Amino acid sequence: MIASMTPVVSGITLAEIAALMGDVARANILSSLMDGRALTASELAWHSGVSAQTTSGHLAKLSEANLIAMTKQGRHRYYRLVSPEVAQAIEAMMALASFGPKRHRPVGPKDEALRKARTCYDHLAGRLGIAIADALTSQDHLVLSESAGVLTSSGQRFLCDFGIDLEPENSKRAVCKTCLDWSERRPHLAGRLGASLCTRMFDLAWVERIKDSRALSITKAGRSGLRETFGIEID
Amino acid sequence: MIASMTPVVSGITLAEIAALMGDVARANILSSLMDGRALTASELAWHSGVSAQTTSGHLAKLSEANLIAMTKQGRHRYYRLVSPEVAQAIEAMMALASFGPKRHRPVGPKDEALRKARTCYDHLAGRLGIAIADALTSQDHLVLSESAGVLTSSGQRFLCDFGIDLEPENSKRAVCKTCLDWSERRPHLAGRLGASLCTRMFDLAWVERIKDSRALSITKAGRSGLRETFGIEID
DNA sequence: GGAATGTTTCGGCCGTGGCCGAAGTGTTAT
DNA sequence: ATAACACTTCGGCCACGGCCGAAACATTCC
Repeated sequence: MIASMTPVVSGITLAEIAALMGDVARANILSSLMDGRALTASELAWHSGVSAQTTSGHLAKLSEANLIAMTKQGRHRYYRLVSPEVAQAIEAMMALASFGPKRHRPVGPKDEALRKARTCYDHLAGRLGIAIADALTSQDHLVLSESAGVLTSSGQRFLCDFGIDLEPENSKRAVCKTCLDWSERRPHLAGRLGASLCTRMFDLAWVERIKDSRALSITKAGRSGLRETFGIEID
Repeated sequence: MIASMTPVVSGITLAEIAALMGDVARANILSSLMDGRALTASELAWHSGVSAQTTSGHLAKLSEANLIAMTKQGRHRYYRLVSPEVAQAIEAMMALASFGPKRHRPVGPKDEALRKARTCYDHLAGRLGIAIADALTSQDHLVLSESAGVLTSSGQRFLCDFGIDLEPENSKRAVCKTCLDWSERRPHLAGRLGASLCTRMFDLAWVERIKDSRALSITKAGRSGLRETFGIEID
């Protein structure tokens, strides 16, 4: 058995990235950025659970590895996830984490809010996200094959009526990606479509953020709008 | 600014999983299992680059977290990834890793072989995997929307002719998922479809494993078969 | 200007966790 | 039976990396 020479090259950098996410403070930072918003260093320090100095160090490492990006604004520095791909990788890890060994994690009321409706980077997730994806597919507006989707022409009209225009944007970003829902364990809508739906619901004030959380609350207007437009009811 | 009480709960277990992948030895272990085969503890020790005792410890941790599974066979113990989801999460991390800061990683000839054709858990990846996905879509056998796909009826016939039967299997596994190709940075075919294509190509001896690697070499028969059946040519 | 706030850098402490040698368990071979 | 092999457990060493206090740097406010 030959024993010299390093065997796998690609494993090394995999380990570097994973190790970066593998620290509790850094994982908290990344989790709190999962809703796509940009947060200041001190807000992140609060979320991470360690001091500002320590957080600063973590942020430097995450930036160095190109997982997060920073914009200066006055005396604040805003950090955000660098791309949807990063969010997707994190969500994929969370999906693995929630299974794990059989020991049940205690679930609090805060957790329940997250399961009901939340943002995942820039789109909707939780029961709300799933319900919307289901509604679009069952009305033949979308063909959704377990892990991705294609808009039908009726779907394009439907979205247009709903106030979403997917055409103009010249971005390279895909129209319809899917993302495995961490709590429901089924795919919800991501990509430009997912992001537009999310934005539109905020614009219509159908949903609003719950303070200091990725969780969303569905407003009275949202409840009736969702029923009338999508025919769905979130418990 | 309130400073007590632990903020994010979900981050904790995320960190645990990530930390597990964040050790070089363990990352090497996982990488070497990425082709879907089951390897013995000593083979994994060799791949991981550390002693057998240490490897044993790592394997215990990975098992505990339900990332890998073990089957006893005589005096050997075979370890394998526990599910395609695990493989997908790892591949997602690799995709992030390959970007990173601008410093180019030196690419050897071994790397080139991986880029050309390799297995990703139980399906094909690299230029070969991408070419097949492209061929199927451009011949209207598949609607592939950037991150997932649906087989058309002509696609079903095509696959049937090619010797693949997707019906009988009663597994819950999705027919057509996609997986972001680490080297090509575009989606290739996974799911039952991806797995069947891969198996069939091995059966036809169109591809064969390159020793001690996830890389595949394309045989003479494979070269002509791919040209005639799929109309593709891998450089 | 000086004070207040936001953020990073430096230095040193300390614990977690990876590592190996040695020894123990289980299986196959002769 | 004895030996060889495959793998795991135990014990102790050691270093990497996370943590904070103190201090420096940056920006805004008055």
